[in-house]
Amino acid sequence: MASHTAGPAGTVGIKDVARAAGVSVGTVSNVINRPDSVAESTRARVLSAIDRLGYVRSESARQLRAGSSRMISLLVLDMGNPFFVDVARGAERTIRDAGLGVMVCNSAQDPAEEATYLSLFAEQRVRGVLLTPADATGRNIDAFRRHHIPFVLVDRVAEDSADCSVSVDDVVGGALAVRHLLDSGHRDLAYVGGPARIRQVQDRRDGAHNALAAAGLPPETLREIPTERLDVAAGRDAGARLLGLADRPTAVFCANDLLALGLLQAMFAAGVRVPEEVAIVGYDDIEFAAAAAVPLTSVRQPAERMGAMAAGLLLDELQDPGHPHQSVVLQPELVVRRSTLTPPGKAE
Amino acid sequence: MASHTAGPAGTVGIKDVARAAGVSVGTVSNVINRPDSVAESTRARVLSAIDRLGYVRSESARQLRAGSSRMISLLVLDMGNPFFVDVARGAERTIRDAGLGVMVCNSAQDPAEEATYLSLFAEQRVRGVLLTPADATGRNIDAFRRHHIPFVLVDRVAEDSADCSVSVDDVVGGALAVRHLLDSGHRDLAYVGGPARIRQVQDRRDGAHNALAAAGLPPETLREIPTERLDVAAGRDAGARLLGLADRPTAVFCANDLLALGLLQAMFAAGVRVPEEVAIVGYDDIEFAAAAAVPLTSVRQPAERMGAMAAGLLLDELQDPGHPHQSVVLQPELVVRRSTLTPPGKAE
DNA sequence: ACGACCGGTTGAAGCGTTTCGACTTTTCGT
DNA sequence: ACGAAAAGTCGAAACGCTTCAACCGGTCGT
Repeated sequence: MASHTAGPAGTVGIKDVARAAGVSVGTVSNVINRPDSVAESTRARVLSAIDRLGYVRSESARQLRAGSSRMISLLVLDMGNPFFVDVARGAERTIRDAGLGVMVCNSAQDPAEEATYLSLFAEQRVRGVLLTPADATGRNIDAFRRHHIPFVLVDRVAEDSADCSVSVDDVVGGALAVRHLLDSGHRDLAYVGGPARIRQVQDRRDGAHNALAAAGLPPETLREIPTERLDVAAGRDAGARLLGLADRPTAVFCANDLLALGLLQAMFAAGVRVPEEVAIVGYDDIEFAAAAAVPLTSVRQPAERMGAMAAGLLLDELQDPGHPHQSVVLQPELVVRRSTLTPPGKAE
Repeated sequence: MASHTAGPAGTVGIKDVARAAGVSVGTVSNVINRPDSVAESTRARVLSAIDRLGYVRSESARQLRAGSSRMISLLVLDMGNPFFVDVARGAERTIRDAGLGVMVCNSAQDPAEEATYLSLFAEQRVRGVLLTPADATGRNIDAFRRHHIPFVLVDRVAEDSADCSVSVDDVVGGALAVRHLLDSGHRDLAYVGGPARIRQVQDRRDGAHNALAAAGLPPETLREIPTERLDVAAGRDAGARLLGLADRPTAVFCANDLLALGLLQAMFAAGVRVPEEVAIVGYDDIEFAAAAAVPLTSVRQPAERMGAMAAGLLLDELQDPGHPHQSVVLQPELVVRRSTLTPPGKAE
C-alpha cells in the first residue's frame, strides 16, 4: 500500500514531492513556509502529494540553510528534585507559547555533564539557553559569551553584569529559616547541605549566619554537616551522622527539602521525635513537603514563576539583542508547618 | 582579543579553520572525526587553529550530510511524577553509555502534545524513540512505523507484535494491591484513578477486579472514583469527593502514589485517621511514599530498570534492524507500610 | 632498481533545504 | 487596447559539512 513512498534513495525529499505534484521545489517550499503566496489549486496539489508520499521536512537541512534552529535548551541541576521540574514547567510554557521548541536536560549537579551538554547545545546552534549552573567557576559558560549565544542564568544571580539572571534571594531565605528556629527558642543548630561548590548551598548558609549574627549569637551556634549530594539518600546519611553526635542539635536547617525528607526518615527510623527532639526546616517547599510524615516547615520559592520569567528575559533578548541585561531577584517566603512546632517546654 | 574570530560571515566554519591551518577542509574534517588518520604535526596545527578561532562544528550540516542524527528521544507521560524521572534516569544512562545523546520530553498526558513532539522527532530524524504513549489509539505512532523509525514502548505492552515494549504487569499489580486489602479484612473498597484513556489506569483496575473475583466478591465491592489527572491535586480532589460519600469505603486503592499522597492530605485535613478509618494503597512506590505522613503501602515498579531495558532494546534494534521484536514484562511487588496496617478490630 | 604498497593529503561532489532574482501570466487602470 | 503592476512560479545558488576517488612521495620486498 505504500509503494509510492520511497524516493530515489530510501527517504522522501522535497524534490520527490515537487516531481509528484508537477511543480518546482521552490513552490513546495513556499507551500510549507508561506502558504499564502501560492495559488489555492497548486497548494492543494502539493499538499496532497506531501500527504501521499509521507514527506517530512528535514530539520537539519532547514537549519543549515536558515542558519539557526528553533530551539531553546534548558539545563537544570537535578531533575530528581521536583523544584526544578516546576521551574522547567514554567519555562516550557512560556517558550512554547512563543512558538519555539524546548529541550530540557539534566546536569545532575555534575560540571562535566554540564560541559558536555553545553557543547552539544553549541553544535546544535540553539537559539538560546536557560541554565542553572553546576559549575561555580562559570567557566563552562564562557564559550557562549564568546559566541554570542544568548543565555539566562536561572536560580543564580549573574556575577557579570553583562548577563541576565532570575533568582530567588537565598541569603534572605537562609536567614528566614534560621530566624524562625531562633524565635522558636532553639540555640543549638545544624546546617545540612553540600557540596559547597553549589552556590545555593553557600548562600543559604550565609543567610543562616546572618540571622545568627543579627541575634547576637556566635557562628558556632550553627554546626555544619556537609553532604555529597542534595537528595533524599544524602539526607538519610546526614541523619545517621547527626544521630552519632554526642550532643545533638535541637534544630536542623536543610539546604533543600529532599535532604530534609531524608533526615526525617532517619529520625523516624531511630525513634527520635520531630519536632519535639529535633526541629527541621527544609527549602523549596516542594509539593511533597506538606505531605511528609511530619509536615515540613520550608522556605518557599516561586519556582514556576522563576522559570517563566527567565524564559521571558531570554525571549526579550532574542528579539532585541541590544536589550538591557538584568538580574531579577525574587523573594522567598517561610511556610511554617508541624516540623518546627515549638516544643512546649522550651517555648518562650 | 578575539579579532581573528570572525570568518567571512559572522560564524567560523571548517573552511576558515582549513585556511588558518594551511590544510584542506577534508583534513580538518579528518582531524575531528578520524584523528588517527592524520599526521601528528598536522593534527596539532589544525587543533590549535580550531582552538584559536573558536570553531564549533555545525551539527545540522554534519547531520544533513551523514543522513542521521546521534539522538534518541524519550517521551514520558509526566515529568512531575518521580516514577518517570526514574525511568528517564535508567534510559539516559544506558543510551549515553552507548555514545548517543538523549532528549527527554514530557507529553503531560496530552495526546496533542504527544503528536507535536513526535512530529518534531521525525523532522529531526532522531535515531530512535522511547515512548510512554498518552494516546490509547496508538495512532500517533503510526507515522513512525511507516517511516521505519525504530521505537520502543515503555510502561505499556505492545499490542502489535511487530513492536518492542518493556512494561510492568499492571494487572498483576492491581490484583496485588486489592488482595492485600481483602486479606486485611476490608470488604468495602474504592479505586481512585483516571482518565480511563490511560492504559495503566485501566489495567490496574482490571487487576483489582480480578482479585475481587478470585475472592468470590461481587464487582460492586469496588467503587470507582474517576479523576481527571494523575497528580497530587487530583488526589486531594478525589479525597474531597470520598469524604462526601454517605457510606465511606474502608480502603482505597489509588492508581498512583501522587493520587494517594493527595488523598492522604485530604484525609488529614478532615481529621480522618489513616489507616484506622481508611486504608490507602498507592502505586509506583516513589521515594516520597515512604516519607509520607503515614508511610504508604504501594506497588513497587522497577522504574530505572525498565528505562534501561527499553533503551537496551532500542539500541539492539538500531544495530540490527532485523532483530526480533519482543515484549518484556516485568513483575511488580507489593511494599506494605503503615497506611494499610490492619485495624485491630477488623483483623481476622 | 622497479613495481607495489602505504600513510597523508587534496578537491570536488553532494546532502535537502531556503531564498531570491528572473520570468510568465493575469489583472487592472486609463 | 496598451503598458504597468501584481500574482505565481521557476531554477539555481548557497548553507557547512562528510566522503571518496585520486594523487603524491616514500619504503619495502624481491
